[in-house]
Amino acid sequence: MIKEILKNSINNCIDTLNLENNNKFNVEVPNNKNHGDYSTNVAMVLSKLNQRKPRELAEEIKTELLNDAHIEQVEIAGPGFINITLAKSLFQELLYDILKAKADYGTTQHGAGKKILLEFVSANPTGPLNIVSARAATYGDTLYRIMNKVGYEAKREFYVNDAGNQVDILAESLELRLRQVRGENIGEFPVEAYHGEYLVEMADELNSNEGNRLLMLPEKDRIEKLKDYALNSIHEMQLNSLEKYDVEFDNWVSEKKLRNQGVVEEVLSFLAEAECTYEKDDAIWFSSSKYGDDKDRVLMKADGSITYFVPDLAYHLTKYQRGFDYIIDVLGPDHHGYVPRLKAAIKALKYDEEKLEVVFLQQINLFEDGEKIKMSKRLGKIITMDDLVDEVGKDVARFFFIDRRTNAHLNFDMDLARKQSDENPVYYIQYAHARISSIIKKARKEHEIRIGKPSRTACNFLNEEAEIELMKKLIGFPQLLESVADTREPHRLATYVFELAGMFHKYYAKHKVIDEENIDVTKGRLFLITAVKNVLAIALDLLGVNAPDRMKKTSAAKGAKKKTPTKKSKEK
RNA sequence: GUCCCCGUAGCUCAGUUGGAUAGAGCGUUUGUCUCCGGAACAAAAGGCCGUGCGUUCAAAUCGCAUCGGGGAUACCA
Repeated sequence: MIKEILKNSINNCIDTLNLENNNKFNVEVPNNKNHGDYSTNVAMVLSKLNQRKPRELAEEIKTELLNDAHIEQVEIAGPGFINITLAKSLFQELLYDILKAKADYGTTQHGAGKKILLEFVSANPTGPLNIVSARAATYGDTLYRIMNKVGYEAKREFYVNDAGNQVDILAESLELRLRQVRGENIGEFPVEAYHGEYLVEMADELNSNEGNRLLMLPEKDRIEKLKDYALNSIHEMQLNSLEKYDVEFDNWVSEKKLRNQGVVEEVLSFLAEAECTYEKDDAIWFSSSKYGDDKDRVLMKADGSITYFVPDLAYHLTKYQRGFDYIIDVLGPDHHGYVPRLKAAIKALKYDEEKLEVVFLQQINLFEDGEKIKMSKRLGKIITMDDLVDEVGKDVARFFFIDRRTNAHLNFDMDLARKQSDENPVYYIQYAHARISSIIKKARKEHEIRIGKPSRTACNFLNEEAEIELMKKLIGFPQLLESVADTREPHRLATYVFELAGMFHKYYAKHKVIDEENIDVTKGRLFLITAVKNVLAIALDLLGVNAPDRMKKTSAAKGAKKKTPTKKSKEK
């Protein structure tokens, strides 16, 4: 917000000075405090265009800028940077605005109501959600929340591959388990079958209800029944896990239903009409290499069945038909070879392939006791999303997953996640929120200081450097959210909250909020920390993490308290 | 072979899309409590931003090359 205002006044300066302008300069917060509140490179960027020396240009712009009432000081440094120091009153004014906005702070119209479709998780309906899904759920849901906050109209969608080969295997696996439960000897459990314990439990339940009846049905009906049963139970399981994780979907799309609507035939004929299919080796191929893929792909196999690509393409066409401005797919790293053919088909069918964005989440390594935990799907030895949430809690899991860039591998340290102590960043942040609540409560109960409605004059008593720094951080929040939404990089919000919490803890250690001798300053400070609390709460909510007013005391925390003094006394 | 991602402090990672002296947390070392909750704070040590060349006023950031790590390359889904 401030950046925009400054950019405008700089543009005005350039106009009054009659200089050529290519609008390529930027305004930013310098990482060195001695360089002012904001800094711009205009003079350097425009020097060539105007055939002038950067520092000379800077001098002229400086004189113009000083006419602005909000600008207190302008300095020229280095090769031609213009460093701007703003008046404290401006920050105080903006703090007052944050207090008035309350929970709506950061809500903007930036996205202009553009429609966004986020597809994520879309795990196979053949078993419980695992930690890969947990990362995808965290990413998709957090991005969804942030995008809606800044004025986009985003929707969350889950695509269920409830048709095809794997589902047949699922039904067969369940039948084997059912026979096993009933005491039949089925021999070795097949390698390609699903080995997870959940199918045994499902078989148990099924047996006690309708086991006899089921096995008397003709094979075809029996498999269909088992399939439906398995799909429904697993869907319930997944829904349940997601609910515990505070992730909801606006829409579930079933592949089976799509197929029944005849979209498969439709897509095949569309592609044929576009003249990009051919027959070879008894199969039907899509000449995707003409549209940027490395090689051509099979649409219909020699045995007459279709490849998974066809219904998936059909599904993506429905996304286009539903009129979204951006279509975002969140996929695992093993799918990246798949995107070129999808985009190729979209291009071939004359849709705008630029609308489709794909975000890849890299793999996750779980670490325990410094060792990588090995997982094997075949042996049914996987760590599920439920295991993880039960173990470390939703707040910690979500924060750990969102904290990293998407295209980096994620090392998840179980030991650190389990620790309810100072090493765990989640508690550090939550503690900042709880601490503020506690101070406000104390001011009210023990000192009878109530701040009531936001007061502009109270903000005038905030002049300490640390206070101005905090205000600056808070003021940057809306812009951060917009940038996070546009770059699809929610991890930056996690970094932001952590930094804000840190700034607060430092401020707290240095400056006392409550001072009965000086009620004016006390009120100003109470307003400031209220604003910090507000932003922490908004940010944590966007991350799907709780913002508690009180921390639960744990043995780990109590232990930490005694640690330092005893260390010292032992030494001496 | 081809394609994609990653190489930043001992470890795990940021780095505001090209800015000034590269930052956190953990770990290590040393400190701070008659304290508004110590799950906190202060300080020290720790770096050729994998390597080389290029682009320009300016490169951890962009381009090319190269080395190292991971992944993808089905008529599986």
